[in-house]
Amino acid sequence: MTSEYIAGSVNTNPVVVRRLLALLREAGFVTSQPGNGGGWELAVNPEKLTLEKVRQAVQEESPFSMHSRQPNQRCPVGKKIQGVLGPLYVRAEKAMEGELAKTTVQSLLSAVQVAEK
Amino acid sequence: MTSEYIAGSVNTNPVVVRRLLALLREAGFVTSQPGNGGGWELAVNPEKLTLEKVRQAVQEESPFSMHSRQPNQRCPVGKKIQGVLGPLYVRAEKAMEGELAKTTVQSLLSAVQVAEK
DNA sequence: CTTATTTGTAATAGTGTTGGTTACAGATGG
DNA sequence: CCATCTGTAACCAACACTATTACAAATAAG
Repeated sequence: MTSEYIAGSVNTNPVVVRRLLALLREAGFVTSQPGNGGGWELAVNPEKLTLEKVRQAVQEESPFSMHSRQPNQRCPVGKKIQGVLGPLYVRAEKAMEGELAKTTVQSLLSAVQVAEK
Repeated sequence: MTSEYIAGSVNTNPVVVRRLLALLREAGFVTSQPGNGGGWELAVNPEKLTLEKVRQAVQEESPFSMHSRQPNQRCPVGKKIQGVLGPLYVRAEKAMEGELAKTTVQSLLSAVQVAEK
């Protein structure tokens, strides 16, 4: 499909679509073909492509992040809080990722098709 | 503690602290006292206060959200995708929340104190 | 009563991120 | 050679978030 076609479906601009798909291409999930008759194509088995993989490809930063400003190191809490929070963030993140890893692009497609009937 | 004291620890402006604490106060987790000798105080048992409760009080919007622009309803996928994605988002969110609910403010405090030794 | 202290809140400015848009070079097939 | 696509840079608008200033209102202490 072309980026313009997809943009029409998602209701946005073709360039926005290309930018996003470029990330998925870097991850090896889709391929693109310039020129006449070109466009974008899925490059992997949709049953193997989980939403977690897609998420990782599209947004590299983790959902949780530390404060932008360094806490005061002279405060007994500020001094240690990041070391305590870090592992917790990792666990919460993993829990979310585990759930997203359960769903594949294929299962999404099937769900859409069922809903369509 | 006063908002100015806390701001010194978190390395930010007192007003920022007050705005955040005001959300926690609305949730009933802390109380505030204006005037001389006033400040902020924890109002609940720190063993009962989970980070998930805090998260809910501080940021009401869910981590996942639908596209800002409505997908094209004439597209067979666009027409149904939100109904398919919705429940999935709920599951991923619940998984994350479940993890955050396992940690209490008290356990954070203990962890900080242990790390301090 | 006066003064110092502290919250409550509005107003404003700066900053960064995101999405949208335009523009155009380069690739490709007919 | 032309129509069609991608690739990408450049730019703007919208939005959110943080920080900051300013000041009214509450409160305790003297």
